[in-house]
Amino acid sequence: MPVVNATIAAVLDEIANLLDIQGANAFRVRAYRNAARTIGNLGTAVGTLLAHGKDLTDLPGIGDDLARKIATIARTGTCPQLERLRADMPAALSELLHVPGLGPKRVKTLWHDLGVDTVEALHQAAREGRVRSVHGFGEKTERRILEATHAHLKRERRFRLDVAEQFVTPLVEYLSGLDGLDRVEPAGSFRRRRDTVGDLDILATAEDGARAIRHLTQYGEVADVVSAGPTRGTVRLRGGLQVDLRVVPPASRGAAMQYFTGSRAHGVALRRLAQSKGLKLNEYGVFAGDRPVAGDTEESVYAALGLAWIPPELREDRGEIEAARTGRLPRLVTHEDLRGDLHVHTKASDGHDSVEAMAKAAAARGLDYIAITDHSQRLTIAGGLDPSRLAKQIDEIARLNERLRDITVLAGTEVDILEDGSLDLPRSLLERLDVVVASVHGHFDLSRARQTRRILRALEHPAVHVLGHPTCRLIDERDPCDLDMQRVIRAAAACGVALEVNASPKRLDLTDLHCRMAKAEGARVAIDSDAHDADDFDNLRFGIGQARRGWLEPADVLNACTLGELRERLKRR
DNA sequence: GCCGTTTTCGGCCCGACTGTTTTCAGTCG
Repeated sequence: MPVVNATIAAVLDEIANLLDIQGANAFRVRAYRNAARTIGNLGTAVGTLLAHGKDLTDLPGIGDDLARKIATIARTGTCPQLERLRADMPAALSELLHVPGLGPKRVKTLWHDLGVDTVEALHQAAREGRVRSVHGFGEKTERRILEATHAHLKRERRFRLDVAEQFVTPLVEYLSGLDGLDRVEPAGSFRRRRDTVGDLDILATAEDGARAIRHLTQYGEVADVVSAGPTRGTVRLRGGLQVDLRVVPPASRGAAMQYFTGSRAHGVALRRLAQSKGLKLNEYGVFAGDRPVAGDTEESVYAALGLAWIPPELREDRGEIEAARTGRLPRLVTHEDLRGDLHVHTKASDGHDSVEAMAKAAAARGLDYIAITDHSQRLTIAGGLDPSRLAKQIDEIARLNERLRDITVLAGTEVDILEDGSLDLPRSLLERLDVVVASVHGHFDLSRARQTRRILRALEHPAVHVLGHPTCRLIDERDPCDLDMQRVIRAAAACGVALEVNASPKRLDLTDLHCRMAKAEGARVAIDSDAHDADDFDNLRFGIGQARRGWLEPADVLNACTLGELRERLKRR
């Protein structure tokens, strides 16, 4: 059973947490955390790297010691050091660090003085008023802990990007309504277009910060004010989303935008770079000694560090700083680059609009072509099309194209990949279609080996053009299928099949990291809406976000080419 | 624990806010 990178990262994180609570050297703790992050971001399984004789010490922040430990973890899923730590202290202490307001010092104190070693035990102690008796803890802290443990036990969740967006838009509008509060803009993971956001960071420019923060606390949706100072305020909205508003003077706007957009790892790397140049970088600007040298725009901040401006989606410390230094940043794909959409449903299966309505909606959004890809017969619950209904739809589309002016409709299907990897429609019919998207809609829990074999077989089918939502994850609802994505992506590249970035904000599948893997392997990607009604074409922006996070350029995206080029590419398959 | 066109030892990103202090530690982002 291969140990996946996420597990290795989790082990390293747990070691870091337990060392931290133990009071170990903070920089040693940081070394483990950095290593966890590096491994977690890796596109290739550590086991694979080792099998190819790669030296892990070539990775940043990993020396001889960590390389040895990581190899051990990759082999066994754990390592002696972690086992020793677990023998010395309750493993659940690590979990306590995830309770907001608790850091290593407090966790250690609570454990020593109260014997608290789980979130449940801490919640109980707070409820019984025992926490306030501990030195350094007071009534307020106890109340905070009570609330925080309660929320934690209820599992504080992250918010899907589209859900966060529903909060952002009216909030930004409300804040912008205050006189003297200018340029209210979201930063943080929302601006970086992560698939989910934990909380919302909003930046604004104002002379009177305290007044702006007060304005935030008076917002009608605020359930709870967490903190409120002169430059920064934190509130929790009804529904649980936490919002941070930071207010800066205009001269610091760019530096603050850079700072609060993150990611944390990107910021740390930038500040380190600044330091190496004898400069200091903080949210107010870039400074040589006390003298400000940049800060009013993000461009000026990056330029002061010898870097090109880096698009927010890339700011994860995954090589973008080196690329910006050497002029090798990608020209990321934009919404305007998309010429078409290759995955669209109609009311013939489980969509809500006609072929013509979908075509007109797509044309209104500037697309030149769409492929109608209704479900196939096996998906009875979605009204999947059998061969005769699909044949009729092909004719209907041909007739429609004679009337349409601004857009071309391609005939297609989203054909089911059956349990054994065969397809749900006969090859003769599939070969009549312009676009064949093949997707999994059942048997999600096959073993990794069987699931991978199943997908590889579908990829090898000569009629298939696109692998739809490759991992089948539903954010917050269904884990991705257990798949060897490296093999799937490599096979897609070899077969000339495009991998879909399904732009539905519930899916976002491929993920950003998989997009990056696809690019590395030379596989092409199709950014598709999977629209079920006319408004769903607007979801394409979410898919674009993931593609950009995965460093994709227009040439990497199948539906960024013209209709003529697309037809050529589909034929060559 | 990592790392080196200032270094193989001595550094390692930075500031805001809170609560419990009586001048600051802890936590967070």
